[in-house]
This record gives sequence, structure tokens and C-alpha cells, in this order.
Amino acid sequence: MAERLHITTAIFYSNAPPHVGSAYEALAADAFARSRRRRLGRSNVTFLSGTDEHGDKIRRAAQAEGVPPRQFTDRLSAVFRRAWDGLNVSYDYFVRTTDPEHEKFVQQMLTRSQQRGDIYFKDYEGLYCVGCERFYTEKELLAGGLCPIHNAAVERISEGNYFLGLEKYRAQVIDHIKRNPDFIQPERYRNEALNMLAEPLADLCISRPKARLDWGIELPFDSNYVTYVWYDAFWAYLSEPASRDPAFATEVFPTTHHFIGKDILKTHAVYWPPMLLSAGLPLFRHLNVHGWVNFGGQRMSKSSGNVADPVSYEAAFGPDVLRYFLLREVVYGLDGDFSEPRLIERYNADLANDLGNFTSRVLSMAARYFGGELSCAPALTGDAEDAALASAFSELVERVDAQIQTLAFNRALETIWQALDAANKYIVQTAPFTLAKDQAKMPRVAQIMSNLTEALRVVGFALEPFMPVTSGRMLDLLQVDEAVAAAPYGQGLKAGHKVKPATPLFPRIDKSKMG
RNA sequence: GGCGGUGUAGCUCAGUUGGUUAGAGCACGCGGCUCAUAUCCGCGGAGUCGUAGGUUCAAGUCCUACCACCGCCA
Repeated sequence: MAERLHITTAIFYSNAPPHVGSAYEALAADAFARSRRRRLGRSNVTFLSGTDEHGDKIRRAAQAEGVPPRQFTDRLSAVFRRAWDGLNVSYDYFVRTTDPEHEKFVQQMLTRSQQRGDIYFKDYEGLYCVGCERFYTEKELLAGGLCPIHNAAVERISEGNYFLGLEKYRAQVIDHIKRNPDFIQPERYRNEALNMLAEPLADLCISRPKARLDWGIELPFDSNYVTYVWYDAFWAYLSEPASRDPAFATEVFPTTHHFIGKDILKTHAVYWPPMLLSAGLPLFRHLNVHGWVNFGGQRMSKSSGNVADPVSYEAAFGPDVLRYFLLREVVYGLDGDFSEPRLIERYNADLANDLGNFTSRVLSMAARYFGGELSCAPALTGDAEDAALASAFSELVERVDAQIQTLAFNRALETIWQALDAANKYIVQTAPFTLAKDQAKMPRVAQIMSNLTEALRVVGFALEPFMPVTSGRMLDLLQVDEAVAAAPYGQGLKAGHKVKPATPLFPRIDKSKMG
């Protein structure tokens, strides 16, 4: 049976539009998905994103705008979806927690846990923070009884609710993490998760009385209550694929790579596994935890107004520039920084000068000397320069994909750029533009041009997970189909192949001319 | 209070399991080329790898303590 793979981003809470940090997560997951697809085959990889739309905070935000919650989340969910589309995030599923299939699935899971005896009804009194949508104990609060996250007053609420018992599964989760060292990666987060699991776990409150909050999914065993965010959203990782394919939950879901930010490590390492086990389902395969993307050296936050909007950068520079920048600059797992000056620096140095200019010089010479037609196939050996070029490009895609698989997106891009450097160096060393002045040397020039065009093709293909638009443009300039695009170095282009003339892929940005 | 992360060239950062004179890009200086988007190639200056100890034939890389910033937990 073919190897299957399921990949997810977080299910984004849709009370505000995406920022560059959410985009980073979607892009990392997307590059991963694209890379795996070209190895495993398109249909064996499912990639899922979506929006988390229930809960008090959303209901109140909708109220503030004077619209029904559904109308509010229709709008925000569409904002996310359009942002992802604009960035070419190639999701197969975009799930909304308000979708009927999802709601039905959540109810099924609740029923399973209830039948297993893991759900309890308890009267509860506590201090509730609306922003967090959770209860706090006295000692968790700041001086003056303020919520430690929102620095805002909490409400004392007394009500009966349903709880999911987590403690029963704690040992099993710890055991799973210990047996699978790469379950949570990078490793530092694994230790943090084990730390969180070191103490007995309190039951997780999974309901709200409809009288107080009706913006959720009705409990199948008590129509006076709904469940929402804390129980609801996780199931979006599999609800829709599972409702189309009954075997999905047991056969494909265990291959899942969850891409999440470090802020939701606890929910995914401590709450989510017991929820699955309680529903009688197997656990996922990986929790791939990334850090924050800061903006101009400062933490992005709505309250401080320091928020970078991915859509505006996508509109200004095109999707591939933002994709390139974030995946090249941010080390997966660590915090990174986004800023426009830095983006422009990367753009000019890497995209305009290295990639764009290389493409341009190769195609220009091909057109100038041979009318765009290759008169021979590329050669792996010949002069020492040919061999050096071949070694820089052989297995390039395999090396890149291997680095992507370890989440080393930055290194994968460095690897491609090393190959580009080698190709630029090859031009200087072989100097086809000098040889071309001597008619007798044209056969050698032809060989050099074939080798370079082939190198360009491999770069174009290697780049696809990171820069799909640019990859497409390059392969179009080269006039190659999918099969030729994917061939190993030296086995792609053939004698007689014709390429298009050069057009600049990334015009230089003149900083002095910018506002 | 407990646990963890970060601290490497002027700037932004890589450094995979300890191993040759510590790397990249940007910026700066010099040289070369002219096919190309004033791009490309080569050379160069610059770092006591937070501080102090320790283990080792060998440590940015492991251990201990401490300092600064950040995070998680309580």
C-alpha cells in the first residue's frame, strides 16, 4: 500500500485576520506538503487547514459588530481562506468548525467518550476569563484578581458542566512520548510537554450551558449544553476527511504531522491525545512546534498594534517573496523576525541578484547564441567544470527534500542557493560569452549552454515547495512538462529542445526610490 | 520557586552526532569579467563563540556555577 500522509496547520481562531505568524505556519506546512507530494504522489498526501469559529469570544466580537456570530465568522473564515489562496497554500481541506460534517463528527466523538465513561457532570464555581474562555484558580490570577493573560477582571461564575477525565490517559500519553522520541519536535518542546504531564491532570471542562453560551455544538446527551473551542476545534483535524472516508481516522490520521505554534503546545500535548484515546482512536505521528515570528524585533500583538499583515506583503511583492523570506529566514522551532527592510534585503540579494539574474543570463545567452535551441544534451562529465557543476546539482532535489523532512526549511533553501552559486561560478569559469567570439569554439559553447539550462531546470523544480509561482514561471520559460521537470540532473533536457527568451523574474527594488 | 530557551563578525543569523586555520548573507575595501536585472566571480579586514570554572588528545558543541533577555509550569 502506498505511503499516506496527513498534514495540518492549526485551526485558526477566527476572531481576527491572520498575521504573518499564522501565515508562516501555513507556509511551513505547505512547503512540507508540497515536498512530500512530489515524493509520495499527490493523492497520498492530504493537507488540511481551517478556522475555529465557536466560543464566547467570537460571539462577543460579533455582538460588538452587531451581526450574528455565523455572519461574523463567515467573513473572517473567508479572510483566512483568501489569504491562504493568495499565498498558494495548497490545502486539500479547509475546515470550518461550523461545518455540519464537523459538528456531527464532534457529536460522535462525544458520544464515544461518554459511552466509555470518561465524561462527568459536576457543579463548578470558578473565576472565569472571557478572553481565555477558561476558569482560573485564585492563585493563578494576578494581584487584584486579574487574568494573567489579559490583565482584565475575571467573572465569578457558578454552574454545572460536563468534564472530560484526562488523568486516566496520562500514563499512556507519557509512554507514547517516551517511546517515540520524534513525536514532539524540535526536542526542546518534547521536554516541556513531559514536564506538563508530570503532575496529575485536572478534568477538562468541555461544555457551557446554552443559557450562557449558545454559540457551540450541542452535546448529544444533553441539549441544554454546547461544547466549543476546547473540545471542538481539535476534531477539525480529521472530521471532514473522516466523514468522507470511514477508514481515515484509523488508517491515515496516525500519519498526521500537526504544525503548531509553541503557544498551543500544552493543548496539543496534554489535552488532545487523551481526547483521541478516549474516543478510541490512535494518536497522530508528529507535533511540529514552531516559535513566534516577531515584527521589527517586537512581539506581534493586536493590543500594541504591532501586526504585520501577510496579505498586504503578498499584494506588494507577490506570494513567493513572502514565502521565500519566512522559510529562508526563520529557523523552524525558534523565534524569527520579520521586517520590511530585511525582506527587501533578501529580495535583492537572493531573488533578484542570484536567482533572477542567473535565470536571465542563461536564457539570454541561449537566445543570443542559438536562438533558444539546445544543440546537444547536457553532459555530466567533460571538462572539470562540467563535472563540478554536475556534482553541485546531482541529487539536489533529494537533498532538499530530506532537509524539508527534518523541518530545516532554511537549510533546504541554502542548499539550493549553493547550487546556484556553483552555476554562477561555472559561467565565469567557462566564459561562454568569450568562447562565442570564436566560431570554432561554438560546439563547446553549446555544451556549456545545455549544462546551464539543465541546471536552471533543476533549480526550477527544486524550488517548487517554496516558490510555486516562480517554479512554474521558470519551467514555463524552459518549456518543459512535468515529467522532464522532475528528472535528475543530466536526464532532463534533450538536444533540439527550445526555451523561451529571458524575462526578469524579480526586478531589483531600488531602496532609495521607496517611500 | 521549578523547568526550558536564547546570548557567535558592524547588522541579521547558520553551526546537525565534540575533531582540521569558527561560517553565510548584508554592509565595507581591492581586483577580475561583461552573458546578465549596475548583476556575477575572486581576494580581504573584522569574532577571547555571554562570564568563570571543569571533563577531554580535542568544546561554540558536553558538565557545573553565574549574568542578561525570553518562555512554560507552579
